Amino acid sequence: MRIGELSERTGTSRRLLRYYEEQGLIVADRAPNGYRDYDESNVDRVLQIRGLLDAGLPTRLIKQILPCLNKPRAIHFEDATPEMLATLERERDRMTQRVACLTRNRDAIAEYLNEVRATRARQPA
DNA sequence: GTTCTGACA
DNA sequence: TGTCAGCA
Repeated sequence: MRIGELSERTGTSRRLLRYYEEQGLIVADRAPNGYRDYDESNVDRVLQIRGLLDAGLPTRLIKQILPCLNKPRAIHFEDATPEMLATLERERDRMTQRVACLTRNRDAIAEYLNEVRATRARQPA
């Protein structure tokens, strides 16, 4: 598929897809006319990338761990350098903090919503 | 009409 | 990231 279709199917702008490729996050074949040619696997891959990006991971790191997160893990044990493991541990902790923060905010909003509804139930407009 | 690269904000 | 230019 061409970039337009991948863009629609992943909800990612064409600009960003080209950027991801530039950063080595995804690979694309080239059609005779120079157009990028993507295969199905890229749909999932892009979605995976977006998820990690949303989680706050830098593209730099995503490039390193993407292959470890997908295919059979055991095969990538050699890639697990002490530095990378340390980096991943830091990222894991950051994610934990974000989860806690999101949970607090979600609960605060939920509580507000409940109070508003309860009040309206007692005092109908 | 769609995509490409490079560049600027 | 969006957008614009100038091509193919």
